[in-house]
Amino acid sequence: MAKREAPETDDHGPGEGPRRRPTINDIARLAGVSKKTVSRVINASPYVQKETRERIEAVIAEHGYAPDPQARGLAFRRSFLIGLVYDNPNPQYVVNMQLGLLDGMKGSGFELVVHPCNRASPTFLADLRGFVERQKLFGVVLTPSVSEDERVAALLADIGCAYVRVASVSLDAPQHMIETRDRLGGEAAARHLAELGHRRIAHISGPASFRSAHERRAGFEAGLKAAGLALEPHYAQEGAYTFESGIACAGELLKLDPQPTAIFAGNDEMAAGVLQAARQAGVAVPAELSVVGFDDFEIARRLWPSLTTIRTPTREIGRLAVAQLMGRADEGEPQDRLPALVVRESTGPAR
Amino acid sequence: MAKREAPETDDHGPGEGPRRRPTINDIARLAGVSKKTVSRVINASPYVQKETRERIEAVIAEHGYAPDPQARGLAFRRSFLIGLVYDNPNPQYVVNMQLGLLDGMKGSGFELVVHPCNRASPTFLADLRGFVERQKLFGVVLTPSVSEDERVAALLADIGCAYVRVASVSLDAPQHMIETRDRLGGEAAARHLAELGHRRIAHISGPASFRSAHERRAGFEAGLKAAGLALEPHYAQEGAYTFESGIACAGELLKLDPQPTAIFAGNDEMAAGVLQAARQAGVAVPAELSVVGFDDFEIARRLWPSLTTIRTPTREIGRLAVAQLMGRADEGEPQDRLPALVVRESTGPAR
DNA sequence: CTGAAAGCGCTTACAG
DNA sequence: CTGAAAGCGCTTACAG
Repeated sequence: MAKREAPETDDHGPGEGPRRRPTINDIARLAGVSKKTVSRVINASPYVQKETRERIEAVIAEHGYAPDPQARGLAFRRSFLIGLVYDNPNPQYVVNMQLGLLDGMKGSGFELVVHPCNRASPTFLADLRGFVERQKLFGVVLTPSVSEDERVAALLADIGCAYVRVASVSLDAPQHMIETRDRLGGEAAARHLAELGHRRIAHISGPASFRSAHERRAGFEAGLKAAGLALEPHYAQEGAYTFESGIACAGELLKLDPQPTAIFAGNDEMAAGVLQAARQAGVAVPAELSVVGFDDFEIARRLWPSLTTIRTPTREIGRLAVAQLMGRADEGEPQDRLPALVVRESTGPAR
Repeated sequence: MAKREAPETDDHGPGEGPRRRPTINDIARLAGVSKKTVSRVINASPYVQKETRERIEAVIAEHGYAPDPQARGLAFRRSFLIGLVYDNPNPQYVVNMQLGLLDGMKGSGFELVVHPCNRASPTFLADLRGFVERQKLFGVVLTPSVSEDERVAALLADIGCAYVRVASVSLDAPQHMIETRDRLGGEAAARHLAELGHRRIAHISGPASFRSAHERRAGFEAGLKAAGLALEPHYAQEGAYTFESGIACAGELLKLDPQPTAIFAGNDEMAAGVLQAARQAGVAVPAELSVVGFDDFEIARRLWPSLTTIRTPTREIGRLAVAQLMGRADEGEPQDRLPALVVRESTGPAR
């Protein structure tokens, strides 16, 4: 009892209104098989005869059939949506991460649903749970600092939602982790400043509540040590990863006697603050003070002098994170996913 | 034939694994009604007796029931997803717009799916159509410059997908438009510079292919005219809304004799380029040259001197756009959605 | 104002 | 290797 005709060919012009898209039943009828067999082809089941498969694939291609993700999701009890759960306020980071995730999802039929969150909210965990359960998300990608929250990982494991945590260091089983290895970036910053002949080197770290702050500092100290140097306690300040905290911390450092000749800031925002503080104190960059940031966000090229910094391949990391979430093999060049030094105008030889 | 028990209460601890969420059948049974009546309550149908409604609502609240958006979408032939289709490369704009859209969707059960696009791609329209049709999107929000593309509006109208276009000026029927009224921002910039006593005032516009470039310039010219001034042709440059084009155009303007004493750049990126060019040419800002931008992105406060600019309430605009898409009344204060002058350090009295 | 039947477009579980 | 039946959790169309 076919109540419906085969769909028309795809040549209707604009203005004819929406035409019904073909369904699995249409394809089954046109290919002369049951819809279960079409379903097997869609889901790449090995139990389909080669000729049958090819016939069905031809019909699918001819009619531009694409399975309805909602119907599939309802039957699968799982949607084809991937959630990005984040609380990093930097727009550049967020957008780069989104682009990377979309790169990795391209052509897969999955879509990206964004979910900024606030860990300080009393309803944070309940909201997140509602979001994931209601949408029956295929999986979730978490970025710092929410990726560092063990309650979130426990919640997702509890409700059986796949997840990948992007963090500066391993916090979970390998299949749940993408490590950005920020420590290497800190080392590179130290090596660069040491090679320029600096000896009085200061550091403004991010807040202690962020793993990346520890990692960047630990890498920096390791790099200094390898060069026979050390981070003196009075040259170490703890900031908040914000522009304002960069100004304040740099202000303190520039009051010291002797002044440091170089400052490594834990991110570009704070490095921008260091440049500001140096200007206010009448300290020339890079002639009297070298400055290194971390992130290589767009602002690094807009500042004056332009900022020497550590590039973090956020988009590439995003691509890898979804690939891992969808169970695909690790692609790409290993070195493309590591932090790397970018030398610009804010660093120079020590006087 | 109830194969399933009523769901347990919501007090299971972590580690017990996922518990089945209640369905419409559970609620119907517990409330002693048919599932159709529960459906009526969910969909706010008026044809439910007050007492029945209250009893059902109590059961829903008690069990934390939330209808499955996939099942609902399948039956409705429409999902509960809203797409953001954009090609503006500025991360700050994108993130602010996303936050605004999410503000407007909060508590509605809708989710935001992001879809960056490239109008230059040969498969652009086909990709967009596939995205919208496959996901059966509830609606789409378009931002500049893709919002200015009539082919996109025609496509969405053709396939019956609701859409709202965010643009600097009206391009479509009122229900499809959110106007950002950039012209008012241009006027404010002109008024500010005129009040500071500037007479030789230059403008670097965005590319002619963007409506906002025309609107900002037209507003600027109108503002100058109101002050008895005019934009001389040799003081008008066309940039590309990029940092590099700002440097290049400002370089040309600073070669002129007499030099302009003020430059209004069509966006903050180009204004950052103007500051850079002024530095290279040894022109002091604001002592010898006043600079005004447009957007008030984060960079405006990081530049030195910090940038006088026009704030565009992108997040608020996003909130209004979804409200309109979902058919809600226009909320919020009217003035909160208009561009407004923000005075910082890059402008001063004409010498 | 309320409900039983059929259906949205897929997949699972079972049978052959 | 293939298919008929039942089901995922909702809504529409029809009856009363």
